[in-house]
Amino acid sequence: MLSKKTQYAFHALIHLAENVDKGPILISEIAQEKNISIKFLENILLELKNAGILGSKKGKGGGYYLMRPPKEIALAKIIRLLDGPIALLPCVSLNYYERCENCKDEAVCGLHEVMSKVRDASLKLLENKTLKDILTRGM
Amino acid sequence: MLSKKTQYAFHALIHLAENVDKGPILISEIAQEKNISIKFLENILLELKNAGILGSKKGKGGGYYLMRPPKEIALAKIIRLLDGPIALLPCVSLNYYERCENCKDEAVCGLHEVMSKVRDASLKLLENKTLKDILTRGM
DNA sequence: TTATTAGTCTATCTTTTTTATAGGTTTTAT
DNA sequence: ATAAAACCTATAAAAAAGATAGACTAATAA
Repeated sequence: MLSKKTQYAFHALIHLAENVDKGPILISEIAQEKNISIKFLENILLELKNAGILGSKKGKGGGYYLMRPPKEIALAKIIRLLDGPIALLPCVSLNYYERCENCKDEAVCGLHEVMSKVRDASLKLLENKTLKDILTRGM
Repeated sequence: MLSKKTQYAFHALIHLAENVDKGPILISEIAQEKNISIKFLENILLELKNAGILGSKKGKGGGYYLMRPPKEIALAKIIRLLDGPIALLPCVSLNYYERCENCKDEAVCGLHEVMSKVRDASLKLLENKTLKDILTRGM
């Protein structure tokens, strides 16, 4: 399961994407609209900013905004940033690989093989689906 | 990511499946063979037994054994038992559903839609692949 | 130039989950 | 009877998740 952090991030990004034309959006507005603790959300948005996904403006009229169009922000990127690996096992992770300590040879491990397929199936969706694809339908 | 508990369970089940013809297998043998803490493994095997996946025999000549042939034990069942939901979000989980508290209407939530697809793609593999499919190749 | 607004930064705290261990109890074969 | 091996319950230690606090900095407007 994705952490609350990542779930909140998705909802916040959705709100930002649905309001791209309105300039910078307040943290407090997102928090209220999406029912998220404002202080927790603050940290999350900052992390997204430091990763280059969001930009921000301080002072009156300030807030957060997307650095790229929604269709260029893949869901996999957000998950990896805030939650780490998408794979179910460390030994099949592309970005956070760790050797399996319970099997003797990954090359002939059937678990490794099946979990690689699960990873590929998930990635096929998460790498190709973007913020644009998760906006509220009918808006 | 799957918890260590689930990872250990898979490796233990693989060992049991690869030795079905040898009668009950000792916890200590599995622990040693797979490099798992014996006491931790004890709890895991007990849980698998209480779920009807394993059987056991006490006393001398005792140990654990599979209750069904490896090809009848789906990977999804093990994961759900020890790790809970396979879905990435509570609101798209088939077995552990919880309403989303951050969006107003799941029916039009694009995140819900994409995550349902990810769940389906993973389940297609995890429900159909069994213990038999994860045995060490070439054995 | 001062007051206000709003993001930035760092630290801490609480709770929950995960991982692991300890030690006694029961069952069974010999 | 004895030894072997699973059973059971409790607890502890560590890590991660979730949340909060408060001082700081930058931008804007009056």
